Amino acid sequence: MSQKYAAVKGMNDLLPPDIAVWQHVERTARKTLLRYGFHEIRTPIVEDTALFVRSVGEGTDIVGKEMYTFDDKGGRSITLRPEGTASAARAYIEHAMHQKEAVTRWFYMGPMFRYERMKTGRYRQFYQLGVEAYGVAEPAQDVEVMECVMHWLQELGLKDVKLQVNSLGDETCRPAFAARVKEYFEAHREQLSPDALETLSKNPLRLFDSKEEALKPLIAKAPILFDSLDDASRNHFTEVTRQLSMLGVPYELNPRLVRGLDYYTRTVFEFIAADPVLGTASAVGGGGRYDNLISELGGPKTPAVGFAMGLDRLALLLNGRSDALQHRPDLFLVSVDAAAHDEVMRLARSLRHQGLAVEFDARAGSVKSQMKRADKSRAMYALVLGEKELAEQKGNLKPMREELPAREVQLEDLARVLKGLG
RNA sequence: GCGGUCUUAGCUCAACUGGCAGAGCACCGGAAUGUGACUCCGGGGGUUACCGGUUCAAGCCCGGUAGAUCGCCCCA
Repeated sequence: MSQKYAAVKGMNDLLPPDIAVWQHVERTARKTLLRYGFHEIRTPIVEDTALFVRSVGEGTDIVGKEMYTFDDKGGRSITLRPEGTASAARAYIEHAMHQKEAVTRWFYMGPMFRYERMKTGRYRQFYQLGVEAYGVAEPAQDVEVMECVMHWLQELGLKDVKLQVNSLGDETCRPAFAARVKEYFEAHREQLSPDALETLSKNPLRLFDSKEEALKPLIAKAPILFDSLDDASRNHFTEVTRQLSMLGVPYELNPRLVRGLDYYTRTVFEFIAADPVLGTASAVGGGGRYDNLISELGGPKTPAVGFAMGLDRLALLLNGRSDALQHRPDLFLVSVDAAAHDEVMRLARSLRHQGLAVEFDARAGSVKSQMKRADKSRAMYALVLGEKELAEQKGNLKPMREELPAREVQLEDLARVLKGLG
């Protein structure tokens, strides 16, 4: 099974019938997000490397070791986007959106790239759908964004996804808390693995995220961020949770929830699915508020909140439902001879123009082989055309999906009958 | 970046301690000649991931490479 060419490691082809689940996820997202007044944007897949370094953060793993970076022929360093928020923020600033409207609500979907070791639900080219809401500092915006995701997940029939929320505070209270956390873990250095020590020196809050069993008791006794929030951040967070409750959106407080990107302020949240098909990749999405990102990238001071969902992981969760989502042609036409095949082509063209999904086998061949093809196509009905049918202009419409008797129809009535039958 | 397991037909997998590489599914064709899916018969498909080594003989043993998969780090 030696192949001359294969897809690049960590990057996968998506083929039928699996693609049906993806289309379902995307279709449902577009429909739901539009109801909330979010509008789709498409940005380039590459950006200046500096944009990601600046926004995602110098000390993060993404920037430190996971970016696909290369020089183009003009000597510019460009990078395949590892996430979507930086590109959207750049577009927001570049197009001076703040001068055009007070509030901007965008969503995007598409491939992202990170050079990582693969495992279930994690690929080097993966797909995210993200939402960004700019211009609103009020907690209601955080809440609307979270509620919107829960709504979308519900439309997809994913009931077992939990929303976890936390507040990271902001630039006035977080540094002091980070220092307390560092101090706490420093005092227990001897219990830390080399990996953990590394994290401690780079970004102590991220220790909360560790999956090392040995660390768990230590994490459990660590200082709680909520106790260190200043009044503004505490009030913001309290209001976020009050409004979530008020709307009946189920959520859990997770005081250990931190996120891997540097730009988050105050509210952060994650969507967690317990389904074993995800392995240890239990987070299907996450997001938060990033009130400083736009100004850090050179734009005006603009509050913002957003999230990104991992579409690969949603697709994994929905794989069991692939069958019901497959396309079914309304009709498969079968010809007995050359004259009938001409009529099949004419009839197919006519019915397709009337909005019906109609297929036939361009190779013709035996009636039997065409019928097999009809079965494979998953068509609802098959119709065989031969000398008799052409002469009488009528034929037997045969149900393929269930055991029912065929029904005689005039060829000119086909479209009406098929639409009536559903 | 670190560690474990694995790689045989398009897919899922067989092949006793090294001894002629197989099955099911799928695909194609046929079974009174114009009706699928069920049944029966037949057919095409493989340098056993790749490179090298040991041996009279390697799918099987040894080394390397690539890929897949699981855990850690980290993340969607």
